[in-house]
Amino acid sequence: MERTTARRARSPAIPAGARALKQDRFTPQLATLTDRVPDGDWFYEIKFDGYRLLAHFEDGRVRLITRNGKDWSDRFPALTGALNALKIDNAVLDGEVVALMDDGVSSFRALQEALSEGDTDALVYQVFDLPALNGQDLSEVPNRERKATLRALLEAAGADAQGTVRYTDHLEKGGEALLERLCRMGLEGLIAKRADGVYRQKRSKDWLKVKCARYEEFVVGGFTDPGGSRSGFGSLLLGAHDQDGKLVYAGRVGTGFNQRQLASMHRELRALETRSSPFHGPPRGAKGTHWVTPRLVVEVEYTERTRDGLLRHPAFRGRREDKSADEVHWDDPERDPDTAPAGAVAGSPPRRDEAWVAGVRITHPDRVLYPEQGLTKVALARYYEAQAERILPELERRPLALLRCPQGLDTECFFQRHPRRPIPDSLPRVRLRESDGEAEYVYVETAAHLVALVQAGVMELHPWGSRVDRVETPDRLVFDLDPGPDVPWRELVRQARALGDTLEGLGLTPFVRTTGGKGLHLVVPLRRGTGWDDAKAFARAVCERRAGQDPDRLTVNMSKARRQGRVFLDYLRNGRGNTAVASYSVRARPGAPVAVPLRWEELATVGRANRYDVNNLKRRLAALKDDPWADFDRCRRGLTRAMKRELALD
DNA sequence: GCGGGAA
DNA sequence: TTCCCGCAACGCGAC
DNA sequence: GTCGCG
Repeated sequence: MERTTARRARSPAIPAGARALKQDRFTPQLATLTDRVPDGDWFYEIKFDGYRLLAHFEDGRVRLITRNGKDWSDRFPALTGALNALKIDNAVLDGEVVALMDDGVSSFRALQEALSEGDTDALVYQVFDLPALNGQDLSEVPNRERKATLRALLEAAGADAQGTVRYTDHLEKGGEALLERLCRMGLEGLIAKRADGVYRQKRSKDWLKVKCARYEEFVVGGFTDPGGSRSGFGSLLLGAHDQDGKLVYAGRVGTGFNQRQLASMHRELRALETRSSPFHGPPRGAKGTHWVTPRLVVEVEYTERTRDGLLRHPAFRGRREDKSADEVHWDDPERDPDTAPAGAVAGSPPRRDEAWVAGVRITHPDRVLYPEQGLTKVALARYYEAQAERILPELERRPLALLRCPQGLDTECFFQRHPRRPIPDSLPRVRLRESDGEAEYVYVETAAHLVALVQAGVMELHPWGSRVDRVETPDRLVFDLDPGPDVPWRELVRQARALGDTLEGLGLTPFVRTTGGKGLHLVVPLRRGTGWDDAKAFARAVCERRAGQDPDRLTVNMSKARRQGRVFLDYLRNGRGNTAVASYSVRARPGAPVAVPLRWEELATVGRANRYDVNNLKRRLAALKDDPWADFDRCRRGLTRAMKRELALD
């Protein structure tokens, strides 16, 4: 190759201590997590949040190798190109690929997005070590010399401070101050390296990482009374289980809550209150301390542990609905992603790939569930949180069937009646008789429960027609009007009104909603008292009467052929165990449509059953003066003997 | 979304 | 240790 | 008994 001679001349001198290179692969040296910035003969570097990559140059050509030895050159074409353009022939560079934000902060999230979109041009390779150069193994050369050589190499090779390949500078003193500054900037922390340390291809204490903050789960074992204008409680007393299963006190957290969380957690904690401390050993209960059965799990951010093992600068981050109290262990290694097994990814693996909604952790927040409008999982969680106030009155304490699509609309969805693993234990359940013994059903009571379902991949919510306290007596009927192909909207509306008139003629008050699909629901509030069989027989009789009055346009027959040009009146939503989609539930259909309660007058103007969706519902609700179903509870009636006689059911 | 068995 | 697979409802009415 | 349906 013609270029090599010119290049070699520019390479820096090989420092003393180098040996002949005997290996063609290096494993990156790893840092040990610590909570103190070491003092003495150390270098302090910024801890970049990206992918660790070793750049192997052989005869001027580079290969990018991950921590696990995979060749990722093709994943970073721009970086590979930039490295190949450098005047380096034979060397091994060690560094981190990062996505630098405008403010210089590196974002793992941004890096992942760049990778998944194949848009890796803007990434920067922060090089901080040089384990080999020109056939010489520099492992035994002190870090100080390696970095000086690296700096000279990059400079001579034409890598400048604004380019794709950058030398990672360090400070030789003032580590503590640096850490503080980095943390204020929102960076992860720093790496301290022994100035005279050799390059070890494994985790060692010559490299230390000091993080700005740590996140960990704790069990709530008590709370204190609020002071001043504070509502709910003052602080939570936290603990974690040690190896013997004893709950060890870990300190308290008194900040990071919003009003809603203060109120709802206080309510839950009071229900868990006990007379004696659940903790093994301290703390002693001062005045105003309440003990609780350790069940609630919270995630807390803190800077470090004090000498006594208590949390320093703790702040509440959210609930962990997905974890049960006995899973929370002291220093749970799973919680530190840097010591947890890394996947195929080099460097510090993701940690920010999660979001918090209503105090519930959302994994894969950016997963697109509805490709058409790019609606993500976290957006869906926020939708259910925002609409909880409207959804819960209908949904509360009803056994649920769930339509789950964990990977989004485009992949397999499935119904689930019996909660299994991904439905967290924190959601309330009820055991119900079933044809074959008994089975468990989940229900919801709070916004956090709704969001926890989204986290489990739930899209549609289909409640029973009864509540768990009296599960054998429905408190509503649902009539599903399903238009066959070629049935125009105005015909569907006409039939809905006609069925509504029939129900009113019987002394009942029907309410109407779009289903988000093709059809409409008429929902009739009942005073509880009638059993399932009678309710269903009643609904069937009503539908059959209507179908008898207009047989060319209505059918109660499920078979497809009978539906052509007709509206199918489905009374089968009214049997025990049958469900109908809930108001304000999103549907797993293109466009993220929502089932929406309407006033009867609106029926003609909405024009179609999927008129409202997650995005445009807000506008409708803002324009609405009153809840169209505000009178629902006041209109409850029992199914009377007279009604049944009217339908010839007696 | 996740655990278990296979590789 | 990592990968991949399987799994996650039910009952009615039509035929 | 099996299929289709929501």
